[in-house]
Amino acid sequence: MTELPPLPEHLGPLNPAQADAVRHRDGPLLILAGAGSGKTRVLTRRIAYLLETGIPPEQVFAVTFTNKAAAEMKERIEELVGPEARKLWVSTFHSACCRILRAEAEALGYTRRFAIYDDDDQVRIVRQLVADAGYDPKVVVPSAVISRIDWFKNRRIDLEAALEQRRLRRGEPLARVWEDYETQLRASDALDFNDLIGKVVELFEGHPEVLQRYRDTFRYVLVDEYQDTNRTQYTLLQLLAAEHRNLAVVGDDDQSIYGFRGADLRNILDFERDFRDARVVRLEQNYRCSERILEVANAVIAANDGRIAKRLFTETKRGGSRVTLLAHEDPRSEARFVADACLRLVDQGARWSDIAIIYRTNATSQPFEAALGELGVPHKVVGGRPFYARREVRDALAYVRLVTNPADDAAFLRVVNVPARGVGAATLSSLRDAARERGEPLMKAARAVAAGTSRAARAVAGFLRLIDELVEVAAAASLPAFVREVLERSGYVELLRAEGEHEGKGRLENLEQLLRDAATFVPDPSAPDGPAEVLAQWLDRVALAGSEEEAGEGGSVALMTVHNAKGLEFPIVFVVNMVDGQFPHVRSAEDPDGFQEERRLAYVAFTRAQDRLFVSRCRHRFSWDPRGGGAIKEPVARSPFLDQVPVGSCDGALVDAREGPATAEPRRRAGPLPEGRRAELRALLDGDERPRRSLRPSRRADPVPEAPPAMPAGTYRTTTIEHADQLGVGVKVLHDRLGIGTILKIRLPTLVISFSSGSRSVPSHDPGLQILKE
DNA sequence: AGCAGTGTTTTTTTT
DNA sequence: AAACACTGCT
Repeated sequence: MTELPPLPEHLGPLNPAQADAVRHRDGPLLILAGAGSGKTRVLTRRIAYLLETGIPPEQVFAVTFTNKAAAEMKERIEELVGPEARKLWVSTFHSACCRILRAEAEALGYTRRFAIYDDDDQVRIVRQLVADAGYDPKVVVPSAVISRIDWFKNRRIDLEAALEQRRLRRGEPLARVWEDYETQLRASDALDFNDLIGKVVELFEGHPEVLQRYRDTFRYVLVDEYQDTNRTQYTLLQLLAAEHRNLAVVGDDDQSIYGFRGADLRNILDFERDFRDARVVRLEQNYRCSERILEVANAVIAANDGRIAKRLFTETKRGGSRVTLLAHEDPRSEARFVADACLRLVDQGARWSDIAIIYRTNATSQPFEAALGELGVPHKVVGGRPFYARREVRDALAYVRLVTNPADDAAFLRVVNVPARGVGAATLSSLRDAARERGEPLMKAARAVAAGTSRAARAVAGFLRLIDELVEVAAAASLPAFVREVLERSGYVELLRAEGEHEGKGRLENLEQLLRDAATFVPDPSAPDGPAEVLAQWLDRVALAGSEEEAGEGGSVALMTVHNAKGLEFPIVFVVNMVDGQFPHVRSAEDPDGFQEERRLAYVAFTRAQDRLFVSRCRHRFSWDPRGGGAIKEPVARSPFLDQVPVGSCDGALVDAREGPATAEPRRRAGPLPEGRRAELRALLDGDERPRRSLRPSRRADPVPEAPPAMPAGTYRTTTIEHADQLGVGVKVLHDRLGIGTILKIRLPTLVISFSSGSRSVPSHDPGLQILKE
């Protein structure tokens, strides 16, 4: 832990810059805080100091970007000032806005029970609208439509404005679909994520008396990660702060990594122009990273232009061990190496929770999870939103949503026929027509249809009865009891039980977790009581945050994306899969802004490390041969960022990741980590600093490994099947339900196998599967 | 009409 | 791994 010594008082050992930032009271303040410069410390002290000087906690409005950061900040302030801290507004932009809208929704023509549509709901809605409008979804791609709509909303451009500014032509498919989308949301009493912010801006602009109320309430506004604000959020802040001007923002232009969400660097770059009298404080002393790590991170970010001049330095962590650059044959050997290294590091006294594995894209976690699991390394994939995004969880939640808000069409469409109850495509489409004609929610249209006697009408009636029952349960039962009833009465649990062991089991477990989550949910004590209220709050939490039990650190290695790692620090960090196309990602490579953002991502990733940093890449990746030849290995080039790393700060003892030409060259084949390299690894991690012969990277130092030993005859449990080496098209397998079959295709983790009963796709880790070899 | 089963395609990052 | 489109069966 690189903590400053504990403070006797609020203004204890802060460096002069930090103290300035804390002590500044009224008027605009810009804090430029480099990575690890004690930003959170300054923010929390500053709030504590404000309270100390007599500002009532209700008047302080602090916004962050993640729930984790908000929770941490609250906790740390509470440590400083005690339970008073609970009266502060410390939350994310989205939950703060959600809270405001729940109170003020009527002024905008929504009810207080408005639904929140996440991206999945958005895409479903748009897909329908595209089809209704008669466009080809391959041409007018729903997800692209959403991302363009979001693009506009992030920049505070609504449909009207977009048309006016000629950014959109009237009659263009996007314009048409966007309009339908807004109509649909309005009719469904629903807001999307961006609306949460945008509608508050609209509220403030259109209702001066409401704005005045909030200005009077929030006399001190603090914003964390200001470099990640978009134009809409910026406007919101300007509106709130225009009168009292007590706006304090903290940020680092080098850590702006949310461009895809509309983060606009101008917000921070122009702060001094927006507020001529702004006080500017620079926090450039880093207390987190060792000097060597800092050198590497600084070298990478130095290539960006248009930065606010600043250079991070350290006095407390001079020197440190060299940053280790590694090259591996393929993702599996990379993962194996990292897992091995974790074991070794823990042998040397590190705790599991000291270690983090950081990558650019979620998909990268997979081989690492497998390798860590194999070696028995406790690990946890942090973030993403694996849990609430599960289909079964979303289905269950859709029932809950529909009970809370009968106008929620997205929820209706999700569950009318899940489990199947006889409401098919044809019935549904007539329902939608009826609803659209009358501008009513689907539930209403369904009521009309249900009066009939046809088979379809009876099916719809059955569904309505179910929802009505659930509405009654909701009014009386506790939250967990209600959720349980939802699962039981909907027949969902039964459906999963029938689905068979493998599929259904994990899903059932997820639903149990959902129940546990409902059971442990603590409603806001300051909000009104009652089942409906608790239910609504729970839905907000679920929509805006992840599962809370995620935080249960315990003792495990953390795996996460760079975005999820922001704001965190670890003694030991592996930044993995530093391969061209992944990191920097291909999708950003084309435009210069995107590329610079990738560089900032690398900067963020590196600066998470306190004491040891490993950066690794591989030379090949697995991919799928489109001609059906099975899984193939493909050469990949190293990340260009590796070339900016200063040699003096690095240890290339294994095989330097910068070795070889930047464009990929074809290589032969994979194999286990050779014993020679294993020995090197051991020496390296055991802290043997003697120069080694192999220090100089050489192509010969990395010999072509031998082929993996041939599989002896016999049968194998499928834990072994995860290794593609042992699979091949044509290999015979035995499945305990489906019998003997032949592998047709390998698309890990899925196998397509031809059985006598026809071909099926089977997960490669299906425990009922064995390889037959003669 | 409804539905199960199969085959095809696809993801950068998150509130 | 999951969402869709397509097919053929009931």
